[in-house]
Amino acid sequence: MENKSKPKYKLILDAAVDVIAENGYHHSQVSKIAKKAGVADGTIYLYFKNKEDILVSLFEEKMGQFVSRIRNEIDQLDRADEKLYKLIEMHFSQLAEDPSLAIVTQLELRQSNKTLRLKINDVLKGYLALMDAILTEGMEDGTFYSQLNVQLVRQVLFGTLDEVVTNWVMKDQRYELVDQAEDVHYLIYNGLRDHG
Amino acid sequence: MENKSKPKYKLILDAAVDVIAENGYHHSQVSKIAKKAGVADGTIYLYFKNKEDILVSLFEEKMGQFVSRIRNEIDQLDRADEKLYKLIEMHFSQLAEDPSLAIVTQLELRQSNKTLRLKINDVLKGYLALMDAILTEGMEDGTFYSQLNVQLVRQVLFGTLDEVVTNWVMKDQRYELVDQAEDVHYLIYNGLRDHG
Amino acid sequence: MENKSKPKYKLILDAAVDVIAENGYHHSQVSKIAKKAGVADGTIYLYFKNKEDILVSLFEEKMGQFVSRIRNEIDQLDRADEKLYKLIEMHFSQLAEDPSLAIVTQLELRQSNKTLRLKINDVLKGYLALMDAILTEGMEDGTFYSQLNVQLVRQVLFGTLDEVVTNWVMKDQRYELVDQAEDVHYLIYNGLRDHG
Amino acid sequence: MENKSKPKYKLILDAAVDVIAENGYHHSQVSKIAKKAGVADGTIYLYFKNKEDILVSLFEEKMGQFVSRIRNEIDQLDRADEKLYKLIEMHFSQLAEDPSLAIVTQLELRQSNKTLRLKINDVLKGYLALMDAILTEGMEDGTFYSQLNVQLVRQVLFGTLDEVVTNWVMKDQRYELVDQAEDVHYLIYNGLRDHG
DNA sequence: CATGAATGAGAGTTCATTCAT
DNA sequence: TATGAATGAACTCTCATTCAT
Repeated sequence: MENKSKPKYKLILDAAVDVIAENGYHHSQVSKIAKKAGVADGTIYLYFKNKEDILVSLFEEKMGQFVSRIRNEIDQLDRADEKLYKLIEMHFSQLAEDPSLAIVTQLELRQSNKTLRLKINDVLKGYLALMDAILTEGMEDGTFYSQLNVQLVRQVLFGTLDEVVTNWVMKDQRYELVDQAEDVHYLIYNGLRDHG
Repeated sequence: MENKSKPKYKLILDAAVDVIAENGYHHSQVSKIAKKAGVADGTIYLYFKNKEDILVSLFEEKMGQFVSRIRNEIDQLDRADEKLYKLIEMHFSQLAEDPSLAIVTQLELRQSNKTLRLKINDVLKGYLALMDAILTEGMEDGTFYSQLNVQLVRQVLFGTLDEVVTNWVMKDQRYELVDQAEDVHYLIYNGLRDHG
Repeated sequence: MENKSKPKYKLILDAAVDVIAENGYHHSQVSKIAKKAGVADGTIYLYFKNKEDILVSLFEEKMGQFVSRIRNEIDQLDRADEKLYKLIEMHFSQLAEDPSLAIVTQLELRQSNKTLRLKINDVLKGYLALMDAILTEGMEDGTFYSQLNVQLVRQVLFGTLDEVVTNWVMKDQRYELVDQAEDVHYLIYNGLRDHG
Repeated sequence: MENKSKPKYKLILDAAVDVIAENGYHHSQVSKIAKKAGVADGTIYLYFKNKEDILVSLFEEKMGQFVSRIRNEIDQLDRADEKLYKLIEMHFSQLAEDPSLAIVTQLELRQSNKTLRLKINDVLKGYLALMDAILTEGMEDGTFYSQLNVQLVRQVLFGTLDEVVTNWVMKDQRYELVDQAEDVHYLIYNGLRDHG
């Protein structure tokens, strides 16, 4: 479990993403990941407690980068609606740039059991907190409606992003995901109503 | 051995929902479902091709009712925004009334393999078409913005509903799901913007 | 088990030969035989004790006819070597005329367990006794060598006939089985030695 | 847990012969073979693709030895009739020395399905070719009748050997199988006719 | 006699994890 | 650290037979 900084640790995680994206969650045996990573089966267990730990670590690692990149960009913006747009755009662009990761997060990792999904939700909390911060900021400075139910809005936002990405993955990534960012932002921000 | 009056087909499907909700998808052996239904293991195979067929049938049966109930109510309404509200409200109320089904659809059935998920998506198409119809109607009569990207709005809507219900299930159904309907409808319809 | 003379009894046996010849022993379920015979599964058990009993009865019935036809022809002949020839020729011709039966006796019925094969051997005893009779007669009248080991010769004879027919079945009956009778008789009677 | 020196591959094959001879083909579960071999069930699958592969390998291994031993002895003889005698004698002696193997080859392996039987036939081809060679040689040097139908004679020979061994196995090996060699050779070579 | 819905025992195979080297 | 051979628990589906009608 220690030495997570050493190269083999990364090697195994990267192999895991590739193997799962290629073969699907249920056909991604530990031995397959070990082979892809170029290590022995037993070696896996020097770096990870068990198979589930590979997946959780994978998600932590990738999601950590995912969120911190978004946070960095957002910190340089002033207005809440711009921050919201940036979050949407980067959510899409980052997954579009790493299709294997997209397949793993949107499809394959959902086939895991309840325990694993709870741990994944823990990892997501940082992302959800970032959303909450943007919303609260916008409510305070008048960009957003001041009476919003933040928890609920965050569910609308996350549910939407998740569904849009999943659709794109299920449609075999045949269109430009990032092209959806503008429309999604418009919808979330303005709703369905005809403001004409 | 109870319920001798019910046809075995229904008996088995109901048992399947209960068993999966209680034990999780991966711990729901056919023998467990048979026992709960009060039939022999082999009897299952007189009514279903295999284990997956139980799940697909379950989803078809329950989702079929789910959608047709919503459609019936909506047909009696005139305005698109009312129809949208009714859809949201009934989406929530029907799952709130059948917590076992909610657990199965929101959590357990997602652990299945790609084949099964594709079949589930087929079943969902009827529901998505209903959403599209409401949106198109609203765009035509001026209730909704006439330039909406219907496919995308539907993803926002479905993604939102799905995420809100999943949150409620993951939080062990500790609050009234239907109470969210109004806020969700407001958000979808008006967006985040302060219209004040 | 009684009423073996009634038509349904025969109906089921004929169905069994067809089903086994067509599907192979291990894919010939009782229900398949029942369907082919045009009766309900349960009806089978009014005429036969169990599945094995169908097979034994089938073999008794068909083999009984097989042997008695040979015996009838042989009784009209005088010399032992002529009788031997007739037996060989009729062994071949009868199986050649009923290819389904040939498949069943040469290939499929051998996949059965030891118990069944012992019962089949019982049925064969009448045929072996007929062979013994021909051999003994020939030894006494000087047609055959008088010091023959009858039991062993019978094994040579039966083993040969069996192997020749099996070969013909395995080669998909692509040649005239009866054409082999003369050569087989010559070999058995004269051996390999060059008598020139 | 014994026999730690023997390679596991051989250990499993030997165990398979014993288990099948003792319990019959259809009652020889993989777990029974594993237990007898002193390995875990899963270990079987490190050395064999599946259960059928155990049987095919078993037959290949044992039959390969069987034939090559005969070939070695025959190569040291000159006359075709001596070679024929040696083949008969060794066919009997080798099976007599390994009664378990005799039971497996004569009775149990015949209960297998068509696929397996075809593979077994492939293995037998080498043996049949050896017979053909002896016959052809004898026909050329005048030991055997020069007009023999080789294919047919080989069927007489193999059918006879097979039947004689099967009889011996079915009679629970109560007599000396090798004692039959001389009479069998005499019959095949000289036929039934009284040459007196 | 005839039906056919219901029964339930039984077995091959995979794969996460261990541990002696 | 690293290896990889060995482990063994776990589960779906078939089909001969029964028996209430």
